[in-house]
Amino acid sequence: MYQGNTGVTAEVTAPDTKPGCEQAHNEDPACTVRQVLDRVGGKWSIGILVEASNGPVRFTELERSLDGISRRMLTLTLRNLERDGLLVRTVYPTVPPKVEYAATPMARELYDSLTALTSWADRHRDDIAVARADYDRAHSN
Amino acid sequence: MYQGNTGVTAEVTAPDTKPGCEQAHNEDPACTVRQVLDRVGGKWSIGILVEASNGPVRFTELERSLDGISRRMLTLTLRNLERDGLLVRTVYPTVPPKVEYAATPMARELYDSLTALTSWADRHRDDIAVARADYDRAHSN
DNA sequence: CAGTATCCCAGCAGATACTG
DNA sequence: CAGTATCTGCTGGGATACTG
Repeated sequence: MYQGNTGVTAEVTAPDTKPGCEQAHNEDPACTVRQVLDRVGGKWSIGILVEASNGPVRFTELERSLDGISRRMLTLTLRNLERDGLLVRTVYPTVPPKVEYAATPMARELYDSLTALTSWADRHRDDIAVARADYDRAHSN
Repeated sequence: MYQGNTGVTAEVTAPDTKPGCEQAHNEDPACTVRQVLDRVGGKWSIGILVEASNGPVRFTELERSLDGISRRMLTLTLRNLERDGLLVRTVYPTVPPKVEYAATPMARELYDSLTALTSWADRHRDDIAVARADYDRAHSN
């Protein structure tokens, strides 16, 4: 029985004990996918992962790369990615402070896995556009 | 420049004209991924896609399979998936009415692409659990 | 520079009553 | 059976001022 996701990235840091498909070993493929999506489904997670995959990046660097992100969300998303072991945070005790975020091997693997999705999206971009146009035309009356 | 997602599944039917990376041909891999996630990132989309991949399913059938889903969200998600060309809705004008939802080839392809993610999740389930435990321990003081 | 602390809101999602 | 219509809440996410 599929039970949906858990509520995406929690504000404070999700208590990972909620009813549903987040037990350690659930065979349902849908649940497994949802676990990944819950982890990187946030608005900025993927973008950060991509930036950090090209080598360590600094806070302000990310702030400039991710157009429109707020300081709040940048911090929050970084913390969650770090917590899940996808990023490593390194503080250089200099003045002014310097902090670098680096993607872990696990994160790079994840990024590679995501290429299957980019491939799908590339192949069906136009199909989807057509489908939407058809649907909207058929339902506009 | 990565610009995040657009706001996920729209309530009424998203106007697909928003600032960011949703233009027809954006090369940024992060943006491409986001487009897919925006499409199937909803709480119930994947679950529905999975169910419908085993053959046509009826509304009430889905309602029972997807534990905790509300009629409203089921309808909304079905409509969006249909609009994107991932599901085909067939109405049999009988009494009582019978409606079937079937996954399109495009949806099956998507589902196959998602296996890369399930694989990743399976491989790193434990790593993530450990990372979280470590993080939480290190930050509880 | 790299955050934290607040305030605030849009819209996703739940519950429920009604209908062709 | 297969929805639609409402009302309401939650929370992801934006803006911004302040700080070690």
